[in-house]
Amino acid sequence: MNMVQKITEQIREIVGESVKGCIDKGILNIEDIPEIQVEIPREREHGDFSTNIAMVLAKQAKKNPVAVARDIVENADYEGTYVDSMEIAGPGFINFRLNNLWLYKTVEIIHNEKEDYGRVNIGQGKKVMVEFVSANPTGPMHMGNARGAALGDSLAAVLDAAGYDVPREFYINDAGNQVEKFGKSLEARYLQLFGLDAEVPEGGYQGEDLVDLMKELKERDGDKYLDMDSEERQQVFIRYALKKNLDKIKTDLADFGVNFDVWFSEQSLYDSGEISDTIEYLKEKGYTYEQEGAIWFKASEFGVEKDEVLIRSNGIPTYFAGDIAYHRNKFITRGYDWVINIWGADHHGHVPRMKGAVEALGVNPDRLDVIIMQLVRLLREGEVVRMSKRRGKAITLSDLIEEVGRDAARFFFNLRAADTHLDFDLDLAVEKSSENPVFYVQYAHARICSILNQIVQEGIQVPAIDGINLTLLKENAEIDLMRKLAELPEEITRAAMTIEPTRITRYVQEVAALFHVFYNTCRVMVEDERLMMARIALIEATRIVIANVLGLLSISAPERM
RNA sequence: GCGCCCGUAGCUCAGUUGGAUAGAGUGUCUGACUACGAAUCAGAAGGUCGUGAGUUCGAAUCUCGCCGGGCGCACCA
Repeated sequence: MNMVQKITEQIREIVGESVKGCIDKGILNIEDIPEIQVEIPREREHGDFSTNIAMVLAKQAKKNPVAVARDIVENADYEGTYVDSMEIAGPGFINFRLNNLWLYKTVEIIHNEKEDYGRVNIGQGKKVMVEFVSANPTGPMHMGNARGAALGDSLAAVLDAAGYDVPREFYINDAGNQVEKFGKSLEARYLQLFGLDAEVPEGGYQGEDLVDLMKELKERDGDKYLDMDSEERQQVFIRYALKKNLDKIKTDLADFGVNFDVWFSEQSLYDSGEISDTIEYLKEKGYTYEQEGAIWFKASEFGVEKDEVLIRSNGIPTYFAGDIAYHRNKFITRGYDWVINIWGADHHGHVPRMKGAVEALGVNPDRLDVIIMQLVRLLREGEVVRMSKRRGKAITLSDLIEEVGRDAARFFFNLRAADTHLDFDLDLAVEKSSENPVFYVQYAHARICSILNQIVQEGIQVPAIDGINLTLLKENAEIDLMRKLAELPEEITRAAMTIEPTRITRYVQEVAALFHVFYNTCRVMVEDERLMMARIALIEATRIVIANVLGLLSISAPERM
């Protein structure tokens, strides 16, 4: 159950009935009542909840907002609800003051729901796929992939908590042009190991990791590929290296707390014939044409600036063709209602044509959301570190985990919305100082555990929640904390609806802050045993909330630090 | 040139879809441990919300112009 939601509905009911009453009595002249917006004001003096409905209705009613608010308040009946009083403030806000019962009820709910507290069911089991990372298996993952991994995984967790059925999917780009270049680069490195004259081709992969891969292969198989046909040899190298890299990607992501349900191979779309089927489908629909030996998709018929090539004049399909087939597979073959992709900002130009293609497949493009993630800029000693995979020498995800740890890295990436340009200061992140906000939150959790441990140590018996008198919690610090705890289900709802998981990171920081304030003003282990029990119940509820949110972010909630 | 993203305190960023006196963290300064963890708390200082207009009861938020930064605009992925 969700107390904020419940009270919001109660207030809508109270206000709605009052407005209807006013209309019937001829006090207000209103045709249709718009949706009544209820919010929790920032300032405490503005009550527990408020609505701006009077200001919204003022124009229609041809009255000034304060007068409308007065009519609504005078005709409102809130007997038997959580509302204690209503007052008019500022330019026409109606503020509601509530009986604290809703807060005590919240603590009780948290105790009863435990790790499920915060879960809501706006998704109603609807299937939504989140595709993210999808790093090229031609090398190690960079910071952009790391950010995508942290954001995508948290988004999936938030959607899951919001009642959606959410598989996580990784698209493996194991086909096409770049893989071919990868093969040529590997071949050159292999030949070099035997002192033969070979060079990594123009635009190939220069990274040292390719040398290491070929060294391993040489150790295993020796010179057996020297006499092999070049084409065949490259295929062997590609298979070997892709497997190695992909295994590394899998273990790195697992170390990062990210586990995919499906690893979807681009190559499989060729093997199954889905790419040719998809192109055939588009042809039949008349969405293609041939020009200069290439097959083009009429993207311009779907509001895109220009048309796009599907099959090059050399007969090889483009990446885009593969991506269309992939999305056809997602929406039609597998029947997803909703698909979310997380892409780097350097792919944003791809969004309109992808949506256009989806529409061409007969699928409403609104069912596809693409989150464009701004690129990560690495700073070291105040200098920007360039990260080109081609030239090698980039900070990889495994470097990052090793240096700053999973918790700090995941928290850091989830601190900023996807559309902000993120500066990742390595010196600061490496430093395990109190400046890192993840410690602030974890410390709150550890502090609570420490108190709870002490309670156990001293053999203090704590009754079940319904045996505790929560109404003794009256201090401002206690009230503020409970109000914040009550907001978790709403916070998850909002994070899911706006597909912005970073909201919950900020939320959990606020919870931690309010707990620290509480800790400094109220003692838990006090003489008055009834009060002590109430406070134990409150900190346990706080601990549950912090642990639940950190769980969504795959960050540990330590009992001591 | 065209398109997308961003511009809020010295720095890093929030700002509940148009609401009340624009908020945190960090940094600077001043205080609080002989009771549950000082990785904490309390207080002070810090603002032309890039800029100019427009929309209205009301704009950091919406519209348009301009300035600055990032990223795209391939028969690459």
